Amino acid sequence: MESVKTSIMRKSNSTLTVDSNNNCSCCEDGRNDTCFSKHLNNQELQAFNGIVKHAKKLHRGEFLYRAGDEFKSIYTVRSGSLKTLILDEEGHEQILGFSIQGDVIALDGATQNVYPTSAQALETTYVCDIPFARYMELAVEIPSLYQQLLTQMSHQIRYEEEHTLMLGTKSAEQRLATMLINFSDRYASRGFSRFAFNIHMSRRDIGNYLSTAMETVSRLFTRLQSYGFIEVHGKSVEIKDLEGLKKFAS
Amino acid sequence: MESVKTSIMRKSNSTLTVDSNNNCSCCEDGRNDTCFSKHLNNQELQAFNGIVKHAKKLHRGEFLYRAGDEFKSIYTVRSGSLKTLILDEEGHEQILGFSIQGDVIALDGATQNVYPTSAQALETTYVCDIPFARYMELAVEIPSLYQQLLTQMSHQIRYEEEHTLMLGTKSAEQRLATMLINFSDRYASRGFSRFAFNIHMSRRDIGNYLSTAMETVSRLFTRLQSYGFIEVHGKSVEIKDLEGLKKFAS
DNA sequence: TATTACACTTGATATAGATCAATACCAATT
DNA sequence: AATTGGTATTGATCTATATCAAGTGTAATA
Repeated sequence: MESVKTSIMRKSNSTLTVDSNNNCSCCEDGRNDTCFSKHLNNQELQAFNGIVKHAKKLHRGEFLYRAGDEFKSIYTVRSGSLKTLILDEEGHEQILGFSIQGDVIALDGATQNVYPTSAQALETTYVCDIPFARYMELAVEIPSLYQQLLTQMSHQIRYEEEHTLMLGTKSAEQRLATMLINFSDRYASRGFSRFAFNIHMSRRDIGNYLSTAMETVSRLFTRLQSYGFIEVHGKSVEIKDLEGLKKFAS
Repeated sequence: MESVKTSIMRKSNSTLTVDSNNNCSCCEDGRNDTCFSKHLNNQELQAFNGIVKHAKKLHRGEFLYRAGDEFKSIYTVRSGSLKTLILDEEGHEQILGFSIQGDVIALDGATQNVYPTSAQALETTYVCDIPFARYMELAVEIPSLYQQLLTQMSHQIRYEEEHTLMLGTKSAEQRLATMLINFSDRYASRGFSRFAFNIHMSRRDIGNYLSTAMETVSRLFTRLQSYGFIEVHGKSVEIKDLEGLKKFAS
């Protein structure tokens, strides 16, 4: 069976161009309404793009930041994916989320001196680096940047709440189904296929994220497949019956 | 055995005075460094207090807001306690947190039209009502209000992350222990006893919050007591061995 | 002070999902 | 093509916690 890798990549991701306004290609095509530059006029956009370090590259496994590092920047994902994670006192890892193109990360560090959590690339990944102190300086002149930040932060709170809801109210197989539906929605909202995508995290990572054993994740994939909702081959996932999957997840 | 109710109440709670600056009594005594008014000068404080509706009263069981209501205000708790909760598609409740004096709630609704979650009083409770639109207008003139809001929101994100960490990495008895330690810390930081307090939520609520059955919560209280960490009688909790409890929780 | 209505506790049993163990797969390297 | 090392799958068994089922407080109301 063939990989769906190519079908989930848009041209803009691989080229990572910066246009005449110094605008990220991931933000210019109008698909991504989460990007910070979305609600700025041309002049403001110039100023904003002036402080952003575009296209910082990470290799698979590389950390963008680690808990305890000095907090300097927030980031938007241009392409690729990362996991965000937190460690407990004993060093046990808890994965908090998976970030893909358009997602903003490191907001939990804002107003603190150090990052409280870590972010690690799941594949070759490009991010925009937004130095926070300079962003806040600029926000004094461009109040919509404050607004944008507040919006991002309340979205982050909403995300965490939904995650808690999922962990607290759903069975393991419903949680996996829910995760797949979320992925599907998020890929779709960024212009990728809603029905076929590759997941770049391991079964162990998925299990950690869903509070389930790795072996259970494996079994649940098989089960969702046997129900006819999905087709899985390693990292490649195809959704065959989205409506059925949604019904099953709730 | 006698209730510890009186010992956890400070005078300022029951009187709910407003001083010459129109400042909440819960914020004026310097104990509560989370309150919005903390970093304002006198003039700014006047303006801020001008928009706040102080001392809105709620009875036990009463909702401060419900998911779906038009988003108008954020709130700080002056005295008493509330639970914040979210409902899933089927109407199953998931409790997201318990709020006590000094806590800010409804931040997840900021930048949205409606509250995404609900807040319900666990006992007679007083809150300050901060109309959000007016707060944002004022923030244009007093940028530290933006700062304050960002701080509150990143704290909220941190809180959710820690909750996820707890749910994902700890056993049920460790989760209960962790919750009690958190309560202890939070009461202490607000000038109440670290070692004796009343919890106003039901066993069912605790179970829901910790992702455990009500019956299990009951058994776990008994078990923590048999270990010598705590003493429980209904709603009253006394911590007999905080260090032991902390060790056990991790 | 009885009565009622819940909230809580305790016990017995069931089960979803964890853990342990073996095997299979897959991609990189020799 | 064979070897290696990680990753995933599958099976067998175990266990923490849920569920079901009585009872027992306990706090409000008549």
